[in-house]
Amino acid sequence: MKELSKAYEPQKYELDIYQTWEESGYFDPDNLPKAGEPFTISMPPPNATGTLHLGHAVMLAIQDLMVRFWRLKGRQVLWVPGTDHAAIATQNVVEKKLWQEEKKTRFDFERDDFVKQVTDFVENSKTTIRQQFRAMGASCDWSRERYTLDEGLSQAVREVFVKMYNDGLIYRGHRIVNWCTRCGTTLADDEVEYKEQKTKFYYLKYGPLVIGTARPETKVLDKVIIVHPDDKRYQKYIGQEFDVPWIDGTVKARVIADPVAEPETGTGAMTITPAHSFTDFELAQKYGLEAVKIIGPDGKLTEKAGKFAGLNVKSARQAIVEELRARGLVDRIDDNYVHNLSICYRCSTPVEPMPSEQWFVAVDKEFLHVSGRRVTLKQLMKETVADGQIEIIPERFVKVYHHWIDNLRDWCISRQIWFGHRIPVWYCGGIDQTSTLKMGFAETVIPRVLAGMTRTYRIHDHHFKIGDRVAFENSRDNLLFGYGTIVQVERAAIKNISLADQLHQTFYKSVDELLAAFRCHYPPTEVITGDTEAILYTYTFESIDDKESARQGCGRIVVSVDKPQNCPGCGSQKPVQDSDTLDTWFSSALWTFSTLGWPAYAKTATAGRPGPKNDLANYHPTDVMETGYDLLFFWVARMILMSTYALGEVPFRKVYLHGMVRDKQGRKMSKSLGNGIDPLEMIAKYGADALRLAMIIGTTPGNDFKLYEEKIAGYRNFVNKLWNICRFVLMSVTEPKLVETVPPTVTVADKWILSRFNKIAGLVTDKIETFEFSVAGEALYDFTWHELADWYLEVAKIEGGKDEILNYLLTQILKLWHPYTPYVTELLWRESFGSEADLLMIQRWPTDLPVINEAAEKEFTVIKQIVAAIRAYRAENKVSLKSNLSVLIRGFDLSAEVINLIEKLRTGSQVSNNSENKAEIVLHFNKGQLTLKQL
RNA sequence: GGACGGUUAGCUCAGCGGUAGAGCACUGCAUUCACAUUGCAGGGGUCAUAGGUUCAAAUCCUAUACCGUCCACCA
Repeated sequence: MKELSKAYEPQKYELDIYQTWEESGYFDPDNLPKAGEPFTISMPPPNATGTLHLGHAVMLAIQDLMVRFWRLKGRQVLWVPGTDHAAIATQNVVEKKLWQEEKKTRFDFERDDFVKQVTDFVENSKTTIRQQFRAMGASCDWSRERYTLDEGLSQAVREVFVKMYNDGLIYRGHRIVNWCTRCGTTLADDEVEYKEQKTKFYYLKYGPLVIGTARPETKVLDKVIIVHPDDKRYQKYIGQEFDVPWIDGTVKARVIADPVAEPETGTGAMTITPAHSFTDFELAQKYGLEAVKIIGPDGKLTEKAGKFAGLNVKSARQAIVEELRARGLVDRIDDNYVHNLSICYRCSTPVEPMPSEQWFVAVDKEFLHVSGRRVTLKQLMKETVADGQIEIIPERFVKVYHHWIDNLRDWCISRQIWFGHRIPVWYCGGIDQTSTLKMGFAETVIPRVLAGMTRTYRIHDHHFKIGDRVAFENSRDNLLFGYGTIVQVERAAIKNISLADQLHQTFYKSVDELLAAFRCHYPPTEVITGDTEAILYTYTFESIDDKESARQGCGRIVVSVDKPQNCPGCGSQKPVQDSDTLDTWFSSALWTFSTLGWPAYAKTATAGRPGPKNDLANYHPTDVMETGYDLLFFWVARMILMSTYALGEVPFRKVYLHGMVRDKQGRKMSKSLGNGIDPLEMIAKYGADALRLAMIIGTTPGNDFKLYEEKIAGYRNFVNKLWNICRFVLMSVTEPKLVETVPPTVTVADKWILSRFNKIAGLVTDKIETFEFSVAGEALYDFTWHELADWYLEVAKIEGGKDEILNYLLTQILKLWHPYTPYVTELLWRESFGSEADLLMIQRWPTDLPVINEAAEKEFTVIKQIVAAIRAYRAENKVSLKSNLSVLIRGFDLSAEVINLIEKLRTGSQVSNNSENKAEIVLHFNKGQLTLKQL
């Protein structure tokens, strides 16, 4: 006989159990015994910023449930963990920390040093996250852990980028983009959030018309008015030009008719600001208008704003409204205008639309797909879901998904932040001043250089070769004034220098004077005079007189997986990489296959062979993508895009979307509200199993759910119940043993419980397979507590001789619970069956199920009802158990054993069957229905 | 403006065509029997509102209200 402690204390065992699992090696599918078909889940990589929160806990609970279930079903299970570098989010966290601790911004550091700091920070959080994910009991394969900035994954990023570029799907364009002035970077359309805000709406006199705007500060240079072509009020102005007194003097304005102007909105007339509005930018393109940037990347007004230059948006608005008022141009102001303000999803700073040169992924452009068809990325994304290659659960998100794609615009993928994957694009030469070689020129020579005379001289030390990128520097004040690429190098003895060269004729009267000039420009050691052996090098270069256009060098750009040695256009050996990084979702979009060895093993991976090098063939497409519905667009859609594009296969077969965790008031958990529940605290208090149950039972896919401590405590009670069921079994049987075959039955109760077990096991299996985890869990919970514990164990105390059945039920029930509550079940398994039995996590899911016995079920139901009726009679009539009660049952034929059972099931009764003695209560049966009769 | 989800016992939620369900909370009883992180019994709901379909509606349809979310717009 074995005795467990009275209550389960999770804290005492969890770490040890996890360690046992991990050391067993079974998280790695290559080590699983008799492995069957693969089953794969790519774990959504948490941001490498912080700590475990309830969102992670939910995903881990659900995914671990599936993973453990399928492992018990004999599948070759791979669950790949990892972390996401989360570009902006992570950089922001580090920036915030640097500011708080040292009052420094990233611009106080060299780029590499700053990135190093972020990298160190990330290493730290990764360690934390690993431990926390273990605490949840996640049975993922840590030997295959990945990080989006790993070399392999970065290679995947570059590979896909280059492929897309070559397919014409990635392009660099000057377009209006969302700009966060705080983060100093662009944002994708879906990285912009909206917040309703009450603001002032200004009606301004603009020539003979009145226009409405919420943003007067952008209107400084507006000179085109749009009205609806059918708007009667403005018919007479269409096509006309006016001199309009405006913010900064008088502007020449004209009126254009276009149906975008809605007569009902505002005054029906609007001026357009091409540089700071998406719709206006489109209009400007349509009518060939210039887009002048009024607001700069720093959020301040540019020099184009005249006297308002340098003001930030807020003060500029005030100043400009003041100016308008002074000029008598304010018609009226509406104070109650509700404006939908766009803000950055990472830092909540208002987002400014502004034109900028960025990299985009074209979603509407046709290309030749690996399938041989000409398609667009949008079509690929849509068709895989429409034709059922990918199933989304719950189904209603299919519509949301399609609607999103229909509205999708080209995806802006470049970011002006430092932490992330550098865009694999190199420019000829380069603008990077630190890596550009300098050449000094006497001030007097500069005009000649700029005029296109492209020769200069340097003595003795041969610093430059063909293709070198050189910066022209004024040797007097050391200012750079231009760039050039050396295209020819000639070597000559110094004595051969003559003034025949036109350049020298102009500026120097003799060789001595020329040498004297050199002495001024270079350190003395570089100029050797009076020695006929001295060598002078003559360089010829292409001059580019403007710093900005110098950026493109000879004009060639190289898009390549590896850093190019030199420029294919001019041979420049100083290719300079684009300073931008990629949108973090670009790399996470590759997650399902970049983590499995693409592209390194894409060609050699072989299905059926073990080892990480074959993962791509064995485990892709993955089976299920389980994540929150908030990531449907950001991530799920983009994974579908990238996988179908790059591999020509779906990234996963099914998408299961869970809801968001909220507090008891239905609010989002947030740090500022202080309503967050710390999962680790809950684990410490109630155990990981209880937390897992609280997040799975009572929740439905795609719907938000509320989590609070009492709920977790409730499931802690259940886990303890399970513990005590096992404790009871171990105390009652002579020898605990693993029973896999259906045991023989003796009594009605035996037949009933095994029949019920069969049904529940079948239901649990079906429901887990169809992603109804809550339904399965609830049914199992009800069976375990209210049938097995409340009834069968009570019967067992009376009837006895049930070792085989109790051992069977224990063996099987632990398996059924394992996906939900891995810790307690694994521990009970070990406690019950000893160390000679292998781990519960790799047992076989119950397959040898007892027969369903409807008759026994019906009969036992009657027993339950009789017992309940007697107990109810006692409770209602306040008849204590101490006083005996006689019961007459009519209409049902009860055996002597059954009557004995009823009497002993805490009814304290003497039961008679079909007799006519002095019963205090009569239970009457009619067609199986029970009615209670009191005499 | 469009779409989606919710509205069921005091609270949190299942159920989605066939006599209202669970957990928690509440009330009464039990006092150590595997478990008080317990057991037994009980109270409590015209399933948001109004119409309709049906032999039968929480469940299907059509409106409405309120709560929430997403998308679009935003002069």
